[in-house]
Amino acid sequence: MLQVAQIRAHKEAYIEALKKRNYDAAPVFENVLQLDETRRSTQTTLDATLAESNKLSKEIGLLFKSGETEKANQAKEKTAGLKETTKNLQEKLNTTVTALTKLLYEIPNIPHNTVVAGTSEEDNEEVFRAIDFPNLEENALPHWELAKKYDLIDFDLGNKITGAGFPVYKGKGARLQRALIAYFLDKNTQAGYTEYQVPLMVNEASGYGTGQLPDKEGQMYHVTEDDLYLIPTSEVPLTNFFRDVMLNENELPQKLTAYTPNFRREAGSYGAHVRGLNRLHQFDKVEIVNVTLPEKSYEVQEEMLSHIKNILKELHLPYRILRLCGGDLTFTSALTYDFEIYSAAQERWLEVSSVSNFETYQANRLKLRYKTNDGNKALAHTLNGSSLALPRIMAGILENYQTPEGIKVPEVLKPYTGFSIID
RNA sequence: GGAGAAAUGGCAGAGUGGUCGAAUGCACCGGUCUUGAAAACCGGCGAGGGUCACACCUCCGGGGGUUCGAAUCCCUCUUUCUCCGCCA
Repeated sequence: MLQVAQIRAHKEAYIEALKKRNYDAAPVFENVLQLDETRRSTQTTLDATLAESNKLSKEIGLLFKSGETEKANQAKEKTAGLKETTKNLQEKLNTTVTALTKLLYEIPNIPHNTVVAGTSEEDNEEVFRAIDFPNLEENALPHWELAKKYDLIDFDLGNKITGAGFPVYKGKGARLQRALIAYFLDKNTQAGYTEYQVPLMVNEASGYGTGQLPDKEGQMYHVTEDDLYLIPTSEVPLTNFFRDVMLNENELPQKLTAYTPNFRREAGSYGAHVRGLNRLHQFDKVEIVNVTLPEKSYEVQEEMLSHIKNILKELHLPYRILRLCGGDLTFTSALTYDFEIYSAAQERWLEVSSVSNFETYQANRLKLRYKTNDGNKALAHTLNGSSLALPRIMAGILENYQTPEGIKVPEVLKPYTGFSIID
């Protein structure tokens, strides 16, 4: 969330920037600043009342000690009024803080300078395109038909045992997916990321820490019995490692990677575009997370982009990079680049990665800070990106590598699959 | 799942109702001494709010309560340890 002090200092600039998200911040900011004013003045009055109580209590203690019981009991009577005042002020402070926090949670991050205004994905800017298009036969098949033809993925079986959006991978299909996961993790660790295996469920505090709650409440599966949430991405556990953490400047950057399944309810999204592997309730993803110095975060984001570009290049998949417009930007992000690969058989672009810089937005919620070398404290910047999302890469490989003889395995994956063609 | 014990500053570890934000040791920072380092000695050393700076307020796992006053008493939750049960 945004810092109140920053809102106060940059009010007009922030209002202007948030317009790119089609978000009218002016009335909300007024509310925030007023609540903050109330919060501070209430706190000051409360502090003074408490100071008075503390003083009296000490005096009473001393009186009892010196045997002046009479006087002590008289002094006791004076505290009744103070108690009442304290209680009222405390209640006022609590409701003010609750209201203020709730408001702050509802304000999205400030878009970066380079982000353009826009209302939908139509307004995203293409900033890079690598044309590596395959020469497909006339009768090229979409991946769901290829999956059936070569017995790689069983959607019906998933429907039976769980429901729509929970596919079962089989034989070479399962093996290809495992190969991709291992390959991605190897690429990430070679680039300096530390590999983790993390819990697939998180508590409520973690959901708030990275911003899934309260904004995307309905997108996560909630295990009510134990009040835990299935992770929608490993960003949630990984970034929450740093909740309430104070790092030293020389411990930055922190680079983490993890493979996990991800669970998303995707309520309300049905139809042709969610066919096959295009949109699932459970899917695999390898994620990279960076915690950096504020002055380094955009440089780090560029590094992340070239890292992912390199992977897609090795896989020879045609892809492009989009800089998301204000309207398409995630709630918590200041700047996001999406990677999309081209699915020749479906003739459409599929998002396979999203690389975001959250600046201090998550760090402020997380209380993720670092001590500078000269002893000051500051919020760190957090970033994350997919490297990469499995199903759509699977779809892209199946579709773009299909030949009359079968589906060829990309060269870099052969050491991982142990076979070179699916036929 | 059942029974019991515990949770205090970076770590270790005192503190069972009153001047305790908290002894002591280690670690850390500054100084004296030294050619330099070590040792020794002296001083400093948690976090958040607030202030120009002080003052002041809050925090002893989380939440609630008793009391004029709570690290200390009560309730509750979480976590850890020991024993029993179950188990990949």
